[in-house]
Parts: sequence; structure tokens; C-alpha cells
Amino acid sequence: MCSASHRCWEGAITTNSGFVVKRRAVLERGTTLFQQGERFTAVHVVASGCLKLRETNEDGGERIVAVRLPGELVGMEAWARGRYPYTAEAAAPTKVCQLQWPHAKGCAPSTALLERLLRKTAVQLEHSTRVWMSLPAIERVAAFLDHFAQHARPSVDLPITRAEIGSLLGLAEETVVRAIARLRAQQRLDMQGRRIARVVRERREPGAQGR
Amino acid sequence: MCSASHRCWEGAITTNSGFVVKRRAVLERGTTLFQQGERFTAVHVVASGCLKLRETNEDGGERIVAVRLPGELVGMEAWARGRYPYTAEAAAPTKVCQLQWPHAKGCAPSTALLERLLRKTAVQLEHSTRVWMSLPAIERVAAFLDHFAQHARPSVDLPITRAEIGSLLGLAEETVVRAIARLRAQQRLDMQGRRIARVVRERREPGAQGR
DNA sequence: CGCCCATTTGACACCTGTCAAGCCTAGTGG
DNA sequence: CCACTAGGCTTGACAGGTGTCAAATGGGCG
Repeated sequence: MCSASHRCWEGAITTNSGFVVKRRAVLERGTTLFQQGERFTAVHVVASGCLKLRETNEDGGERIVAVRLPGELVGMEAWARGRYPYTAEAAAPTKVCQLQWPHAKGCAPSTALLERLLRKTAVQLEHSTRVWMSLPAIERVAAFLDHFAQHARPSVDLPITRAEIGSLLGLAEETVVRAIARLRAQQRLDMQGRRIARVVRERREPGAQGR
Repeated sequence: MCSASHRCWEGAITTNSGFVVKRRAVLERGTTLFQQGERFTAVHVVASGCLKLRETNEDGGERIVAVRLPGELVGMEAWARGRYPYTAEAAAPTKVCQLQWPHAKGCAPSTALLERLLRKTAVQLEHSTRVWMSLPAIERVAAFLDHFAQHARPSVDLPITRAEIGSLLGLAEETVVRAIARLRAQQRLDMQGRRIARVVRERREPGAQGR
């Protein structure tokens, strides 16, 4: 029974809900939870810290697919395909919960587990449709920083570089830097180095070029 | 028992697998399966045709969130939130299967159903991470047209306007038009009006501006 | 025919990627 | 303690991609 279960499952989890946390792991910064291409073994939930999901393209190029913050699922995508499509690396000291997988031998699939998983996956699916595609660079950066500031537990400094933010958002490193500078100039962002104090999302600028 | 179940669930579905299709509906072009903001009632699977998922922003702006082709889930995102986050409209004559929802009265949740749903949702989640973000406009258009041509069953003309493609890809309508023109000039696309005959994805151009 | 809408094309501005250079901090070794 | 290095961060110059505005073309339908 996880003492922080309310954070992950937003609701009381009864001990006989079918939920089993097989293992809780602590990852040092820089260590990987699994590598891209590895066989699927389990789904994890981030308990604290931050994971960055890195994908190596067939051309050898790398890109950050996503960052996962406390409460978010990691590795669900690998279930259908059998292999993890990305590498999960701890961007900061991170705790993860490995969920008992229904098909483990001698363990009948639990309806409650499946429902919870399905619900959580649906949430992530919805979130992934809320893409900031077609927003100008400055708004994408603001949205990302805001999201990070809202969900990082415990409140930590940004554990990734500007270049990685750019990779994540589909922007060049320099564009991220300039967007941050402009947000600060507009009083929309209070941030020094990697420490975020305050972010204001989407204050509309008249005449701004949409996309 | 759906005669085309192999398409939706990629594998034989036994009659007692726990899968129940509650209702099969035929939607004329322009009719909606559900409206944004409506209470969640069920998850559907597209059997044939094409749905376009439209979202009205708080600013009143509309954007196409996605198109759903045969075999894809519709409405899963609404389960967790309770309301549909987008309007699902038939872009072409469309058949959908409404899945029996586990929590319907008197119907115990079926493990098999949940597993299938979860697997399918995971596939969609993975697909949504494969965003063509940071690709130049021409490649995004090529990828979309290729995806549509591959998955449309039966093979139909593109049921959406260039402006809608642009909205979906985060591009301006004119950019989509010009991308199509350039793809045709490069012999990568055989398409007249809305009829796609052939698409070639990602032929690399040296010196192309990445993003 | 006349209207409406989708599609296309052109001109232009600006956002953003690329290249280059410099600054800053942390870490290392002398 | 200080020189040195490496990597992250910042800034500038420039070009190309893309959004915006405007207008023309074409097709469907009353």
C-alpha cells in the first residue's frame, strides 16, 4: 500500500483493490529504467522526481519524446508492441513504482487493476491530444514550464537542458533560450537558471502570429 | 460477433471473449456521433468511413484534433473526465460499433474487454507520441496523406478540406496546398483533387531545414 | 447565370533554424 | 589556489520556411 497512492490514483485505494506494487525503485540521476528496444516487462508509475523519455531515430538522431512527472505512467506504450519504444532515464533522483502485471504467472488479471490502468492511460491519451502544436514558440515554452511547475513533486529545479526542452517541443535550443528571455521581459516568467518561481500561461499578445 | 473483427482487434475474437457490441450505427456525412461537452456514454470503434474530431477552443477557435479511421477507438479520452473533449463528426458515411461498457447495470466488467481496450488505447497512445512535430511542413503533409491512404477502408477520397488538414497538422491552409504542390512536383505524390493514388513518405532532401 | 465554397497562387513580413561566437559555472588536475 | 576544460547558456547575424493578406480560379448547385 503506497502512502502516496492518492497522488497516483486520485482516490482511496483499498488494500484489496487488486493493486499490487511489485517493486519500488530509486533511480539516481542519469540511470535508466529501461532502454529503447528492450523487451516489455512492466508498467511503472513515477512517484517522485522526473523521467525523460528519449528516442533514437533510425537516422541516429535523438529526440526527447516526453518527460514524466509524479503520477504519470511510463512504459504503457510498450505493452502492445512488446518492446519499449524509448529509453527512460532519470533526469533527477527519481522513485518509481513497478506495477504487478496481470499476466505474471499465477496471477489472474485483476479487473480493478485493469480499470485503473485504463483510466490512467485514457488521461494520458487525452493529454497527448492537447498538443501545443500550432502555438508560437514562446507559448509552447510557457505551457511546458507551467506544466512542469504545476506537476513537479517535490518542487525541483528543471532537470533538463534548454536543448532538451527544444527537442521536446520541436524547437531549436536558441529559440527556447530566446522564448524564455522574452517571457521574462514580458513579466510572464520568474526564473533564474533552472529554478522556476512563477509562470503565466497564454497572455494573448495582439498581432501575434498564430500558426 | 462482428464480421470485420479481425480488423479492429487483430486476432480471432471468440464469441465468449466478453466482447459485446451494443449497437452498430451508421452515420451520414456531417452527422455527429457526440458533441464536445456531452456526458460520456460509451467508447466506439470505427468500422468503416472516417470521423473527424473537432475541438472548440475557449477562445471560440476551432481545430481538428484528429481523424479516426477504421479500427481506431473514439471517445476513450472521455472516460476519465466524464465528458467528451471533442465533437466527433462523420467526414464520410461512417459505421461505428458502440462497445458495451463494463459499468452498464447488470454487466460485470469483463477482463477480456478491459484488456483489449487497454491494449488498443496503448497503441493509440504510442501513435500519439510519434508526432511529426519538428518535421517541415511538406513531411508532415506527406506523413498524414500516407497514413490516411494506408488506413482508409474502404479506399475513399480524402473527406476533409485542406484547411482542416492544416488545422490538424498545425499548418496554414496555404502551406498545405503548397506542400501538396511540391510533393507532386517531386514525384512523391499522385493525387488529383481529393483522390490519392500514391504517396512516398520521407524521401530525404539534402540541405532541408530540420526543426 | 449567380452564388458559395474549396482550392490555388502571389506578395510580403516575421518567426524560427542555422551558424558562429562569447560567457558562465562546475569540475578536474597541477 | 589557479589554470584549464567541458558543457550549458546566451547573443548576434543571416537565410529560409511559414503565416498572413489579397485575389484569382474552379466546381457544385439553386
